[in-house]
Amino acid sequence: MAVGFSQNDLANGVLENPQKIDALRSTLLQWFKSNGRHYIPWKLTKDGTLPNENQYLAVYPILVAEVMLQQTQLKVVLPYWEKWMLALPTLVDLAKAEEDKVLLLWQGLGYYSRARRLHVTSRILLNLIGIPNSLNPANWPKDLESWMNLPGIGRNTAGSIISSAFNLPSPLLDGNVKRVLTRLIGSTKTPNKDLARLWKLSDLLLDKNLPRTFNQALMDLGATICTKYNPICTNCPWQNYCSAYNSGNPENLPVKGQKLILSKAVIGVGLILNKNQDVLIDQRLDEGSMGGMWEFPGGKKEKDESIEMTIARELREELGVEVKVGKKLIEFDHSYTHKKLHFIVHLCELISGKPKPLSSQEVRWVKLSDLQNYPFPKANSYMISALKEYFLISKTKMK
DNA sequence: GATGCGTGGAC
DNA sequence: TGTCCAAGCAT
Repeated sequence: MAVGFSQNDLANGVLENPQKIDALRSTLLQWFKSNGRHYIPWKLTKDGTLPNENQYLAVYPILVAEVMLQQTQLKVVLPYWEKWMLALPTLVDLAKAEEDKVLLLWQGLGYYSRARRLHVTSRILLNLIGIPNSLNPANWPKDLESWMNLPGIGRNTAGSIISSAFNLPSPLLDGNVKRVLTRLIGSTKTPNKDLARLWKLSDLLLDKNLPRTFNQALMDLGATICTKYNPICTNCPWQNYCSAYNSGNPENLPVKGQKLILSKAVIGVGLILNKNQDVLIDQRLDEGSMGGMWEFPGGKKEKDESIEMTIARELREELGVEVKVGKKLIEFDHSYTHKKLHFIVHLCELISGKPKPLSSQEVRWVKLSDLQNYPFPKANSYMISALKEYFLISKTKMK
């Protein structure tokens, strides 16, 4: 008797067989009791216990966590979330916070537009709920539509929030669930080209009586058993039902999407220092990559240009100043999702002109000891370290 | 519907 | 030193 599912099962209606659905639910929930990740702080009550079916959980901590978790692993998020909740413990605190403070708390997490959208979302929600009511989960919106209309909240995040906070029956489709379901049905389509079917399957399987627990169990299964590499099928509650396992090579699924090609460029950066040893920084435009973050001015090297020429030209174009390009401070590679950049960073001296934000929001002279109060993307943090190191050494030499 | 968006973990 | 991808969303 075949107990597994084939990739045509869903289309053929086999998965709608209530007995098979029940078997999948009960084996997963049973597994979850003793093997789930029961340590996730925003999934617990104030007493640190698992919530029962009738309990709401605090919404704001879940909202923050779910946005941080977009394209980011749980273990990376945990320390950021802890720090965030100490600095901005309530919705009101976030709504009232300065953007620099928000971005500083996000610094290092990447995809910085998430932080700015979450900030906007907090203000919309506060308007909706009102300050006296913002601490009571009962007063928050509970339907998928309302959540999805908020900036930075898509279907998955909205479903996660309302199933986690209110135990409402809304399915999920994150990276873990995509991998688990793709293997379960043995789909040979790359998950992101099969979203409609996977959403349907996630909804079909969801235990409507225990949505919070079921969704968490499904994600935990993906994160701890049905991993990308070396899945531990012998411990999997769905082993006997899994098409990928029955095929003998579960690791072969899901199939990869199109390989993405990184473009390469050399970036010249100028660290302009004045007589007080303040350094010039500028704030990136809100729209576009890493919007609202601060940086050191610079730009892409053209073909027939020396790096000194690049830096002088970029600083002329971006700040309207003439500089003398001095010694090289540091040089390094840094990769982004879609491009690989080689940064070459020189110290510079201002010759003429007053720096103006011609292609940024604002320019500012900052003491080295104050740089920590400005949110910088990762690449700039290497430059800051090198700069501080440099002045530490030159101070030592002067003694 | 394809593409752009940061950083770090795992292999 | 590279590749792939992670609790995705917006455009």
